[in-house]
Amino acid sequence: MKPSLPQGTRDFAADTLRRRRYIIETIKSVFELYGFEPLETPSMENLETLMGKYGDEGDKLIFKILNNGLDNPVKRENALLNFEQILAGKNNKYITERALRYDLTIPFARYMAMNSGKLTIPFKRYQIQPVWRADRPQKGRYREFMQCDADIAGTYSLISDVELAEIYIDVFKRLKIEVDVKLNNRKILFALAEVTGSVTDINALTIAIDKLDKIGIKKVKEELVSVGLSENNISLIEKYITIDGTNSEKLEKIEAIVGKTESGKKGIEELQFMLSYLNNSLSEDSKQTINIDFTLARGLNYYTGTIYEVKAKNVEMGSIGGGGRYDDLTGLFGVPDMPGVGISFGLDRIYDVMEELNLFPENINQTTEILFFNLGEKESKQAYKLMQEMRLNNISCELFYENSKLDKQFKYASKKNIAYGVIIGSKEMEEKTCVVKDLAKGEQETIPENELLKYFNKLSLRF
RNA sequence: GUGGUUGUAGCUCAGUUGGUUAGAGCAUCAGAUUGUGAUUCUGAGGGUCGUGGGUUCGAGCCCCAUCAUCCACCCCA
Repeated sequence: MKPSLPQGTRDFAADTLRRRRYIIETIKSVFELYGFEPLETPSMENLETLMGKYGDEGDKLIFKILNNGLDNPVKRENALLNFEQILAGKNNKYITERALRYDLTIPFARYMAMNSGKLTIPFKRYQIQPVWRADRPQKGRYREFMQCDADIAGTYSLISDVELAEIYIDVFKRLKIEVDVKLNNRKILFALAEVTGSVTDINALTIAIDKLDKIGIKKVKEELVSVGLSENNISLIEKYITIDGTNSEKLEKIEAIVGKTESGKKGIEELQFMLSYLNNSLSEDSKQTINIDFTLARGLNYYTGTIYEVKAKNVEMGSIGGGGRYDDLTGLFGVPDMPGVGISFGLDRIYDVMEELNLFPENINQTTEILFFNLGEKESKQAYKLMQEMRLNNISCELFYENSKLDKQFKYASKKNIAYGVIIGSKEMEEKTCVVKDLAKGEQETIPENELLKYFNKLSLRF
């Protein structure tokens, strides 16, 4: 058979992997700086844990796992019967009862619900693991991709919302990616739905609004008409989505539209709170990256307060991060009163952005430091002994396995980006010396073999 | 789920209105080169042209199907 990969999945070779790890390490170190603890959950969850949490579209994109043992002849009749339900678009636990995780937030909520008694509240966890979605792949979209989440559960304090915004700024500053961190509050969107009398179909409203920068105001209005909104309400919505100015100007202007409703008032207060903290602590530069955007909606229907979305500047790419506050996440699992707020980094898209903008540091592909050349049986034995001495002292090195022509060994070294070559031939064996060659400069010197370690220790001080 | 793009050597791609034995560059291997490389020169290997059907005297090229790919929409990281 011809080997191939499932659609939307990838192998990662050394170069790619080192770069991915660089991003992950950066994110991880910032998470830990803010006091988050690591968590990992299984790749698969019970299907019923996931179903209904991501909306109708989301449910369709969950990868389901076929039950084992369906070929058992005793169960044949039953399996055939139950399969009818699958064909009708319904889930059936006799056919499939497990699924690959779709995101990290719901597994986290499940974990919280199962362990709420044992955990120190507020509980701050981070989780960096792959997730799977049965989407059609395209630019910046994969079927298996890595999410890096940080959530704070068990507090209504908006300081936690502020911290998460800071984490976004902090991480992307370290990665040298220029970004736009968009903020909004679901309560303001609820208020708009209330004021315009579209409470029953808040989803249609937010979806239409969310498309503004993509399809333009005219098309958005057309969509609103088709949803059945009146002329008056549409012009109100138009006023809403065209609000501009600085962040504080935007908050003033929104007051006139939704300020009279309870929900609107609360949403504005919350955003004001966050801005006051952020304006107090952020540098002038960083303040520019925070942008209130009332058209930001976000699809996941469990968000209730703050919502975040991060987009990279100077590059065509979907959002590279998103999140929000959910005031009742574990309620679905029988544990009430557990508020939380979380963010997610999309590693794969961050990688694509950095690749496109050439933002990876040069020295990221560090590898073996020394290659010991193989010049024969006796010589390689001596080289091997010296090499082990280097390895005991944490110097990364390799011995070329075959006694091949020197140019082949040199080529191997340059391909692997190895900094130094150590050459021990019959002459050196006799003299108890070795030749150390700086492969980048092409310069070499002969030193006594018992001083080799000292030589490299001295060199490593330069790095 | 809907629409489109592309599929030829390990990689990047040429291939004329359908016509002899399907090409190039890079990479690989061997030699010139004996213990000092990334230059040069010479040579070699490597392809059922994504797969399966069809039209034709004849198909890499035309038709149908299918798979894969990338992109857009939907939705999303």
